Amino acid sequence: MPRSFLVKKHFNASKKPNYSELDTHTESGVIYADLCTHMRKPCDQPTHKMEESFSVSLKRVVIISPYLYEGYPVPVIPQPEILSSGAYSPITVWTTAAPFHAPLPTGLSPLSGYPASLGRVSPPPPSDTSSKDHSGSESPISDEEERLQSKLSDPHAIEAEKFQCNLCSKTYSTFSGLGKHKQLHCDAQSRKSFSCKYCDKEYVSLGALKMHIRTHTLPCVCKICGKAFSRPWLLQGHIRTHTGEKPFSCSHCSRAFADRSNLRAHLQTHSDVKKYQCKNCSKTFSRMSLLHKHEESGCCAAH
DNA sequence: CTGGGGATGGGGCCC
DNA sequence: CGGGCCCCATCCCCA
Repeated sequence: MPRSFLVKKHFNASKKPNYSELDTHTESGVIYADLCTHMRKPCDQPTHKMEESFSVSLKRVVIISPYLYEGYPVPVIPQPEILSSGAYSPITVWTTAAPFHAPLPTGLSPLSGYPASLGRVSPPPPSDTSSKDHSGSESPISDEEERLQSKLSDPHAIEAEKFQCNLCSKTYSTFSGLGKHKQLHCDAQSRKSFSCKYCDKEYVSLGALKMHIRTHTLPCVCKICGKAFSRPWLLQGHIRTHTGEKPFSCSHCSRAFADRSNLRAHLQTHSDVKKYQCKNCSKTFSRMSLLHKHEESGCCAAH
């Protein structure tokens, strides 16, 4: 399975946004306002769609932005400090998507009210800030100690232990005991993830999340046209479209390409055996997209 | 309609 | 941990 498919595909990639809808915005201020509004609120639309929205906005900014006329860098994406502190909050990362599996008592929301910075573990709920620092993955207290503490602090704890962890089956006499156990152990270990604030994607490492966030912030800006990219090498490839540099040459013909992937696709045209074959008619194609077109055109309609 | 080039996005891997 | 690179995928456009 292609690696990039592990996270993508929450949307219909075949559809592009209707650019004409944006034509009503003719002033850069309007565009910036739209962009800022979009960035301020948690994104509830597919990532790709949003990126395209940025791209469209950017293209329009490039044309009309006074920053370009003055020779200044284009402020493609508003930075947090530009936005009002009340409206913008930094990317929230938490290591457990939902620290409790069991329903929480009213008002006990371990995450609400705790905007965490990147890579930080969300602090425990107020009721859990007693004596020990529990921020690490390793707890200084054992499960048995937890249970004992729970019993000692709860006058009814002597009764039958009726709160059971649905992950490890340990039982606790109090809800708080179970909750503490789950937050410190089971949930933290089984559900550790880093979530993007701008979209619904989750990653198992902070590095992966940071890289993904670049696709939202687009920090690499072309000095020539102002177009923004998520990574430096993407910008490099783009700059080649300005310079005409084509460092990747075909060994079979005289063609050269600015992008290695495009050279690879081109090399397929020299190959007698095409890489992508239709399962129905065995016809082969040099590209996956061509095979898909072929399938959509009706060859595989009988299946 | 098909094939191919150009441009770009994005996750994973390696250093 | 971050940057660079690899690889794959996709879309647009044109012949």
